[in-house]
Amino acid sequence: MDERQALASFGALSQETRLQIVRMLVVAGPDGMAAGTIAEKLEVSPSNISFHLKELDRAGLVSQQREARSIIYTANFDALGGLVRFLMEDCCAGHPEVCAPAAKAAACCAPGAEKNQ
Amino acid sequence: MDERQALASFGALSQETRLQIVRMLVVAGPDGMAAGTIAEKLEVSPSNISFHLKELDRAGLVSQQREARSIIYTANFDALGGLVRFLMEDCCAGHPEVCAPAAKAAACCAPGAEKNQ
DNA sequence: TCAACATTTCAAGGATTATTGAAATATGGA
DNA sequence: TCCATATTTCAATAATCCTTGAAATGTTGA
Repeated sequence: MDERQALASFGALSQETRLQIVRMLVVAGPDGMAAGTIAEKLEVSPSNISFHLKELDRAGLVSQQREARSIIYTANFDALGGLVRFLMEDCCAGHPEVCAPAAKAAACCAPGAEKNQ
Repeated sequence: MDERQALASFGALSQETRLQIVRMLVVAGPDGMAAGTIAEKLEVSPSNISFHLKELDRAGLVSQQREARSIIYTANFDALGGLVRFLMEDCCAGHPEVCAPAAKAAACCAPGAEKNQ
């Protein structure tokens, strides 16, 4: 993840509908959701949801795949992980003691973690 | 961190100058940097850096404090940690297996970690 | 008090981004 | 083939955000 990608990702996540789409797709997991289903749940018009999905796609945060008449969108977990890492890498290098709490918060679902924080 | 705050944070980080400011302040650590120093390093005009610092402040990502003639800005590590956590909390609840790699990446400076990834 | 410094505020303009509805594309079934 | 479904594309408008330079604010030392 370079600065360019991070900027695109942050920009994509800075819009309410798009942030809700991403969170919904994260919860949906690898099965993803059809564009129409997303539009219905968020009560947004088809053309508007399409606009935002395209934006998320350009940022690399979602992937798409046609399945019969529907187009299924899934969250790109690698990209989200890369973004988290990007947010933290400078403080790793410079002041680990000061960002350790942030890292701990992020570790809530790391291998071995028992509880959500 | 609620959705409203997350949107403001992502919006704040989605602009090149502001992202660079935050990364610079993270590296600078608790000592922070004066507005003028930031402007100089990033080769941005005083009024422009002021505009972006205000935006970061509104999003809660930086704090400010006057010191003699200068105003010292510091990164708000709690807010950054909160943002990381916000990004991950849904996948903790739903699909931990799928976002574990992201959590692992974020753990690079957690207590006990030896190396930057 | 005055001058220099550090930063912010303000208004104007330019640039980017979001929303809308209508038309286009692609798919599957009768 | 024809129709209904699912989604995207397009053009126009509206809304938001960024940049600029000039003027204002607050601070320090002579």
